[in-house]
Amino acid sequence: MTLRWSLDTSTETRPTRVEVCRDAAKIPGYLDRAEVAAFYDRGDTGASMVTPPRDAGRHGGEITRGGGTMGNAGGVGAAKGRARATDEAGDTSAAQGRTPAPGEAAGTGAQEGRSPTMADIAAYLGMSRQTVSLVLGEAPGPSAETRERVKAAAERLGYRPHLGAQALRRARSTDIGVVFTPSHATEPEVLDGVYPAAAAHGCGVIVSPQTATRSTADAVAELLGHRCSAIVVIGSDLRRAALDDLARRIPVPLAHVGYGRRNALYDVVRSAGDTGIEAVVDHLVGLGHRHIAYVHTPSLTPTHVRRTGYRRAMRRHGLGEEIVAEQGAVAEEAGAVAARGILDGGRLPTAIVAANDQAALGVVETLLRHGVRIPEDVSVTGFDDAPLARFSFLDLTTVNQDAGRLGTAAVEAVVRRREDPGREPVETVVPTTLVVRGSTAPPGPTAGRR
Amino acid sequence: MTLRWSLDTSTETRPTRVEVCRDAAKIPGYLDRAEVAAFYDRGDTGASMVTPPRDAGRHGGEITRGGGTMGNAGGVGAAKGRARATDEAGDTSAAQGRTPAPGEAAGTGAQEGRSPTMADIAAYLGMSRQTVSLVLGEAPGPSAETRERVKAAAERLGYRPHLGAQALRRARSTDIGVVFTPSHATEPEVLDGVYPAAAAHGCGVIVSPQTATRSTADAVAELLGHRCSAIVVIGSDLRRAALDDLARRIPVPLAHVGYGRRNALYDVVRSAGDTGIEAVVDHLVGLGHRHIAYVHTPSLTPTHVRRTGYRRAMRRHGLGEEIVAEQGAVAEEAGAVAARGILDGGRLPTAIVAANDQAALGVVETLLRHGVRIPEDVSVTGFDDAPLARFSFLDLTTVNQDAGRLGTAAVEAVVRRREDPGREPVETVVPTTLVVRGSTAPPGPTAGRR
DNA sequence: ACTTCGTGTGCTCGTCCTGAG
DNA sequence: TCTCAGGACGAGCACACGAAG
Repeated sequence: MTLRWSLDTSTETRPTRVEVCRDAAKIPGYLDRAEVAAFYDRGDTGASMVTPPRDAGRHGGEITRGGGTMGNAGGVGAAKGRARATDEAGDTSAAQGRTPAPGEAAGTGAQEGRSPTMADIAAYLGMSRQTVSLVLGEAPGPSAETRERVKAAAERLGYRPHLGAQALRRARSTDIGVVFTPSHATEPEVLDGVYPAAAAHGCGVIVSPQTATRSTADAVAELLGHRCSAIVVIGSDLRRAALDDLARRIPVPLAHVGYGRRNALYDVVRSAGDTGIEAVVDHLVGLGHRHIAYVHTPSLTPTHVRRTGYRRAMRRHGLGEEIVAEQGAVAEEAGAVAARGILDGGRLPTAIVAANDQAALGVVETLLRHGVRIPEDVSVTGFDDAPLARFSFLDLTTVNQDAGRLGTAAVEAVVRRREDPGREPVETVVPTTLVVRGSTAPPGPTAGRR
Repeated sequence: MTLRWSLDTSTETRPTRVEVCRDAAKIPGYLDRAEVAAFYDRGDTGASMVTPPRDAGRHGGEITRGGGTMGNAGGVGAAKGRARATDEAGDTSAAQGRTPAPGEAAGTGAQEGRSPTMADIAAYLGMSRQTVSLVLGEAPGPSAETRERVKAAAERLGYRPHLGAQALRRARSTDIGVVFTPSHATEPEVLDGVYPAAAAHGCGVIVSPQTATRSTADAVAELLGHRCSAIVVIGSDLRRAALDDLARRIPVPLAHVGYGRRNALYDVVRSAGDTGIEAVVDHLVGLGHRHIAYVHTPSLTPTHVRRTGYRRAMRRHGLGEEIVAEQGAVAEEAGAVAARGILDGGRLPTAIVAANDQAALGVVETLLRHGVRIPEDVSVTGFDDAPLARFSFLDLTTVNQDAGRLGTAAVEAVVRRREDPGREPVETVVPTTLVVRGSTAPPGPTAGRR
């Protein structure tokens, strides 16, 4: 009957619109330093609470939009505010004249704050819980008509299976836990591969981010708390020894996406970085390049296998290697430093192969600032086919990793091992594709000169 | 007694190391086209399975490392492999001489495939489940000695609370659900703020990514399945109307981080983008700039409020506005297009304020390619203080968003509303900081010329 | 009396809460 | 002041039941 989450505005509190700029207290119309301090009750620590003061509204009126569905006892008008016609609208104006009609989730029997359960559906339809369970679990048994009725009722009542209860009842939930580092470029696309693959096996997915303040171990611990039946680690900052330890300690199969070698503890899924870079070198040699330098980023583990590809290809073509290795966790910076080193080193190569797109960006930027034209003077390539490689101003020849397939392969690997625990972990190498764009060209007449 | 996840290598399957490059079949030593096809049983579709063939090992030996802890019946030697001394080692060598001693999780009473429960701990110690529950729940009652014993036993047995069971037992789990888009620059840092804030309230966090194949609605549905007590949406591609709908439909408080205005349906947490940009303009004016252009990216909703800041500041300084708006979801590209427009437009401004760091990158790159020096000829600024702003080759003056505090504030907002459902949603504006770097300088003698 | 189909009963998963000893 | 017995949360599984063929 009523929305379960009540929002009636009977209280008097009308939180105020507050705007603060930390270091611009002199801007007229804004809070001064003392008010800023009061605004943040516990000072400047990250985890502190941000409490709006009772009434600091000195600029602009409050913007109050109607609560919609329910009584709205306090009489706060639906469109009282909108004092400032600022320009951040941009939204479709479809919802403007919207009537305050409730959503379709009109309650029909569900109790107050509780989500409806299978028992609620059963009671609503006058049948048993088990029949409902069979229908929603897609199990054979119930008649077509019963199925229809149950599904309609579930929809109508806004039923959602309680994932916690499911995990509890099934000895171990079928879910697959995924640890990933949200700041890395290719990992979101890997996730895109994980979800459909898991769904194809009837598994759910629980994601646990590894961030600056949350180690991989923390993330895995949480996943185990959800009783995941398998764990996929994407990327991660762990070194081999730590990953081995982790795999040994946890009671479910583990797969690692990104790098690593075949081993007895966990599955490994990675791109064919070596052959990818080989294809790059072949491409450059085909254009006529002979002096090809490689920018290596040793701190990024997945790039080691790429260097192998560079070496192999150069040897195969009978060309001399020139590897510039730059430490530093940030690839762009490493690329920039490497490029400066190359510029200082006298004779310029006609092509520079970077271990990834980020490093290539650093290389390109640095060369540009020194008046080197790309690709007329120097061809530059990357690896990853990250979004930035596609920008018109970079237009980077690079190697596309099939990120989605990395995710899929990882799921396949752990599911196989979950179903057959005796099975040995495998290494899956996913092929890559050379993507030729505008940053490579045959060496021009001025190429290699300074 | 034994590891729960058995890994004895008694089978004969020795999966093979396989390397494939999709479009480089001519590289000697690698699989040819036909083999590639066989390698991928279901062709080239993204979700297909990757199955290693039984024996394709024609190059390099298998790398087999000992399984460690358990019997290793098949007699596969611990260091038999390592055929190719490739160079991707890089790991700490600490684990090399590791003895195969089992991890500390030696079973003491836990059954086969099951994780230990409170009842297991109780049985192990000869006490009741409830006492264990009280200790692990940090509830008053049990004596110090009992606490000690229980905690030691929990540690020893490798106990982890069953999050699903907790969620089931507590009417509604205390967890906070977070929807986020892993590809966006600032969102990982927002997550860093969410975790400690939730922990401070004794809440867990469940994360649900919104990706190319998974809508915000999907992500929220999953979180509701976990019976989260509140939901925080970071960024998201939803327009205002869709967000309103979402907030109306779900039975728990919702907060949105990124943009939006105060409203009756959900909490809004955003940076003070307007005052942030005002500080940028003040900084530039202080350096002596008078002709300051603004690059606007209308498709990115959070930037609208920033444009307001630009306008306000320019008006305050009595300067004329010059706004270049570029559609296009990719900010870098929009920046590049805007810069080309500015270059074509005749007189160059002495400073360009971009709506975000990505757009600034596009501006800088494009200017550089046209021989414009930064900051000598044109100063450029961004917004976000993304990692790229710190690169030596960009060294971008920008505005730092306190991403962690955005996350914290969102948690505070929904927790407040969860505990007091009658409360009205608030808008929290988190202050920003101007970060001056090398991309801004007083206008030089050649500034503004072409 | 035998399947086959559709449905209902009872118990269990791990945790936490009420109340009693 | 400390400890514990019993039960519930939501879903799923094994099984038993009644009605058709």
